[in-house]
Amino acid sequence: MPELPEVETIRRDLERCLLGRTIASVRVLRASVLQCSPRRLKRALAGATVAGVRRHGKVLLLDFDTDQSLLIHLRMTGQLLVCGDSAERRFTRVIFHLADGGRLAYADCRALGRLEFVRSDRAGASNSLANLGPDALTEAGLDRLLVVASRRRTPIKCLLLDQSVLAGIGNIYASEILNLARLAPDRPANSLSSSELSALRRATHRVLTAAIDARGTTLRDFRTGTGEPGRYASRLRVYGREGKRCLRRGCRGTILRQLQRQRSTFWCAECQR
DNA sequence: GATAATGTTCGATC
DNA sequence: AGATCGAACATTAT
Repeated sequence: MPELPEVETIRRDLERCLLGRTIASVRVLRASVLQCSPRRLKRALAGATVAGVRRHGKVLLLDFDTDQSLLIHLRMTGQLLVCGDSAERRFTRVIFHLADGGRLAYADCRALGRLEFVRSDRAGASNSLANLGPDALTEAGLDRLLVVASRRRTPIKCLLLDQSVLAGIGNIYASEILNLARLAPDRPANSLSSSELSALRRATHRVLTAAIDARGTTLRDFRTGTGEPGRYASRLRVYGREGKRCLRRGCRGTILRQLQRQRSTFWCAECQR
């Protein structure tokens, strides 16, 4: 579920709630979400203090004072929740007990998410990060989007989802960005004019920052690091609105759903060309 | 019971 | 070499 705005929302919550706090013990309820053995995780984290919380694309990095970092990818249904000692949740897979009370819980209904240990100074070299392009919120990311788009004829929607081009955009925001930029999702990336490319650049930045301001999109599963839903769902212009009226002022179009690479794309054929 | 779901990865095939 | 596609992973809600 989580794309860049959701992961950034969680990052901010964890930074605020966990920085400087120490992990007392770790309980693993589902070892398959770990890339290392449960015992290595427990040994490495017992007594470790959180020294920083970073994000690259959809990947979260918890830095500890031990020169090790925990790399977390939430995939489809992962959640990270800072909570008190009570309230057991149904899909909790890993619990990090904090030395001063309370805990950080990793919950994941489908258990597709992954937690992985990396050395902090080599975080960028870990295989989970090495294949990622620059973060979609950075100038370098937006620059790279335009450069790669001009060279490839893959549909522009598919390019936006390609994490090796730029990291962070997922299926919801790809549709939203193309709607704001007024571009049809099946347009070959290298067919975009320079004015269309700058519209794409502006739309990417605007959609992501607006979604972060609203603390992410909750359709079903997403919760912030403190357990609240995000508020951006009510501002979605196309995603999940198949058959409904286009919201663009003066546009009489109807929102369509179309499959691209086995994933739904929502768009308005009237105002997106 | 079939279908779809905010994601990535692997292997096969151009 | 690079691009592209389908299947796989695991589980729930409709």
